[in-house]
Amino acid sequence: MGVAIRDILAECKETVAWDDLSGIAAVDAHNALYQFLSIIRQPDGTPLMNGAGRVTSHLSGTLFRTANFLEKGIRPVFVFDGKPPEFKQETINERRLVRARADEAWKTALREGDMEEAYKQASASARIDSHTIESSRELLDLLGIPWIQAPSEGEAQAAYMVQRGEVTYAVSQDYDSLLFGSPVLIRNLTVSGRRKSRGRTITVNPERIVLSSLLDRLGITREQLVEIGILVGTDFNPGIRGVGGKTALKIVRNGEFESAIAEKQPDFDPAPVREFFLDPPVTDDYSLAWKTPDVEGVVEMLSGRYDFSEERVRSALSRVSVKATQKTLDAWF
DNA sequence: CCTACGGA
DNA sequence: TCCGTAGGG
Repeated sequence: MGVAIRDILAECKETVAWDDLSGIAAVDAHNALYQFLSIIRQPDGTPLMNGAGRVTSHLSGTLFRTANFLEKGIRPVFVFDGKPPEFKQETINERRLVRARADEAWKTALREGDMEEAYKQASASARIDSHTIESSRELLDLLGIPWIQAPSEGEAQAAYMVQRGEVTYAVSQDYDSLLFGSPVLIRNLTVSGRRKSRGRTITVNPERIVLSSLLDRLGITREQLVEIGILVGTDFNPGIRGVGGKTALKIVRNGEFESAIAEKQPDFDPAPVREFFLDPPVTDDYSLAWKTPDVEGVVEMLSGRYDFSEERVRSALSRVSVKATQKTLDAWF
């Protein structure tokens, strides 16, 4: 869920300093890995790969971002998606099609020597596969970072953990965790604070959205926020054509959600989607434990099998190790 | 995305 | 110390 709801959330976000972010972060793993795979590429769109042709972009991203988090007093837990609900299938199919088209367009752009277009299409063709997931989990294990298998949507599980107070905030670029009820969402949690946008490099700051403030500000309940999401469209339903954030806000404030759906999409029953956001499948079956990284294990994996520079890997790990050790000591005192 | 490095 | 750029695997 993207642009449409962003409009009405624009005034509900605050930029936040890294110093105010120490705590435990539930990272939307799918979202982070996808970002790494789309963006960490050469100018012609080729992702980073080892000599055997295995993609390594996500491993690079995970290693360095994790090192940065720990260095800044943030302990991450990565939350992986489980089985999607059946009403997500249409979105999944559509995305697969978009990626396949982008893959073709990437090849075409390469043939025509248009590198900017090649990079753009390559980004859009990025896809998470079993290697992405398995190698990321292996790296996290070696780094001593916990990860959780959500029964369904990772963002729902993350929201649940923040609600329970075990986690300080959810980290994602998507807004879904707010609909799932996460009390706090942090976006743009990147170190460089820079991002390429339409060819330009712009500065982005970490941004915090507090659910209760958002609801106060807009004068709505979480149920109504979910209704807004459904009206503008989510991963689980297409939304009503022509209804953006502002209109949706007006509709739910007037209590006209049901009638708007009945009028514009009579064949669509919003109840399962609403129920899914308000009471999603989550699990208590996990433990949060951060361990000292297995330095030699990480070097064996990344340098031995994925051709990372050992010097770079050890340098990143030295930052992690120090912090992890300090945390262990802190726990004792 | 990230690090590293050189110049202002 | 900040910024732009090259390169990572």
